[in-house]
Amino acid sequence: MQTFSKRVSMTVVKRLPKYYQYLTDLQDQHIEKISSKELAAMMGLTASQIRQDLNSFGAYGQQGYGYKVKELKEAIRKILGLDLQYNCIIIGSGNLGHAIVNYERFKEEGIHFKAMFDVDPDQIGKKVGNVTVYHMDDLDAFVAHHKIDICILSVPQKVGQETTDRVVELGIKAILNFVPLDLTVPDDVVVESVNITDSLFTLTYLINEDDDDE
Amino acid sequence: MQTFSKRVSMTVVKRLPKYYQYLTDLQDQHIEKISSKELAAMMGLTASQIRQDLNSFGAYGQQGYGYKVKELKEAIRKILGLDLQYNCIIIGSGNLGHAIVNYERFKEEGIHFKAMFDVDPDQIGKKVGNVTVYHMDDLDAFVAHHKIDICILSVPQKVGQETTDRVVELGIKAILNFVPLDLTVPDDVVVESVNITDSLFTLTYLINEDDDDE
DNA sequence: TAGATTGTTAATCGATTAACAATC
DNA sequence: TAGATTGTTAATCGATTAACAATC
Repeated sequence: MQTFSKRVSMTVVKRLPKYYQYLTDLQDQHIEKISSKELAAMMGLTASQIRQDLNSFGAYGQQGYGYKVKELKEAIRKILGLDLQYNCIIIGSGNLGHAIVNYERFKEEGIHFKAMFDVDPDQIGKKVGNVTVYHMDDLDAFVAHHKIDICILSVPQKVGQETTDRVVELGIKAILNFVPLDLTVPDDVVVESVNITDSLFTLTYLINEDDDDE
Repeated sequence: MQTFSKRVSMTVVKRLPKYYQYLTDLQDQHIEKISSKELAAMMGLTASQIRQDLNSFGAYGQQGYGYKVKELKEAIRKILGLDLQYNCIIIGSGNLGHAIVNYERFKEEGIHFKAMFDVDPDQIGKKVGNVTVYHMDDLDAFVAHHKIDICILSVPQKVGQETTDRVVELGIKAILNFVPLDLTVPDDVVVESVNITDSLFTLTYLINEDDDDE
C-alpha cells in the first residue's frame, strides 16, 4: 500500500528542533519518560498541540504511559535528518564565519566543515580550528572535488545574491543564510535564513509595544 | 475618545522588519510609489495580506494610488521603535559578539553599543571598534551608571540562564539572545532569540523533506 | 469622469484546542 | 482492573484570502 503522508506544515517543522533540544536535555538529566502534558508545561505549548505535532510523523508514544525520552528523541533526530552526515562550506570568513566553525554542537550532529572561502588576502591560508580558508577563486574546483551538501553564507550584503547564484550554479542545494537579504533561489534549493537585523527590530518593537494604550 | 487598538498578533509583527527592509530598498532605488500588489509580488505575500497587516496599525495608503514609499517606510520605522535611541551592552566577547559590534546597520538605526563584557582575561581591556571589553565583575557598576536598554547575549550555553538572571536583576528589560537556550524571564522583560542550531536543523529537515514519498 | 487601488467586511482556510474512545 | 495518557476526531479560534464599497 502506498503511503500518502500529507506534507507537514512549516509551523510544525519549525517546532521540531525545539522538541529535539528539550528531549536532549531530558536525556542528559537521565529522565526516561515524559508525558505530553509535562513536556507542554516545559515548552510553553499545550499537550494537545504536542500530540498533534508528533502524530503528523507517526505514533511514537504509548497510551497510558507517555513517551520514552530516548525513543522519541531518536525519532525526531531522524525526522530532522540528523542521522545523516553533511559536508559544509562557509563563505565569508569574518567573525560570524569564525563563530560558526567554532560551534561544537554542529560537529556532534554530523555537520562537517570542509573549508572556508574569502576574498581577503589576509585570511587566505589561515586555519580556523582545522578548517582552512581558501580564496573564492578556488571555490569551483573545491566543490567539484568534494560532495558539499550545505553552504553557510556570511558575506557582505552587497555580494549576497551574486554569491548565492554562484553556489547554486555549482549544484549546492542547501544554504544557511546569515546575510540580511531575502535570497532568490530555484525551487530545488532550500534556504534557511538567520536574520539578525529582523530579530533586533522585532525586539525594539516589543520594547515599545505597550506604550500606546496602557 | 479613547483608542482601543487590539493587540497586534506576533505573526504580523514578525513581518514588519521585512516590510521595513523592502521599503528601504525601494527608497534607495528612488522608487516613490508602490501598490500592495507590487509589494506583494516582491515579497512573496498577497496584496490582501499586506493591506491587512498595515491596517492593523493605521491607514497609510491612498485609495486609487497606492502607498508613498517614503511615508510608509517612516511609519513602519516608527512602529518598530526605530525613531528612538537604544543603549546596548554585549555580554560575551567571542566571535559572535565581535560580529555584532561590527554590524554597521545597527548604528544606522539608533542602536549604540556601550560596552562588552567577558570573563576571559585575554579579552578584558581590548577594544572592538570603539567598544571596550570589561570584566563581568564590572557589569553591575556599569549598568548602574548607564541607561542600558538592550543586552545582547552571546555567552556559552551553560551560563546562559544565570547570566540572564543577573541582567534581569540589574533592571534590563530587553534581551537579544544568541544562546541556543529558551531563556526564562519575568513578564516585563522581552526576549528575542536567534537560534542558529534550530535554523540549521530546520535546514537539514528541508534537505531530506521530499525523499520519503515522491 | 473612468480607472485604480485602498480600507474593510465577509468567506475560507489552516492551526490550535477540546474531547473522548482506544489501550497500555 | 482502575488510572493514565495516547492517538484521533470534532470544535474553536485565528490568520489568510476574496470581494467590494469607498474614494483618490
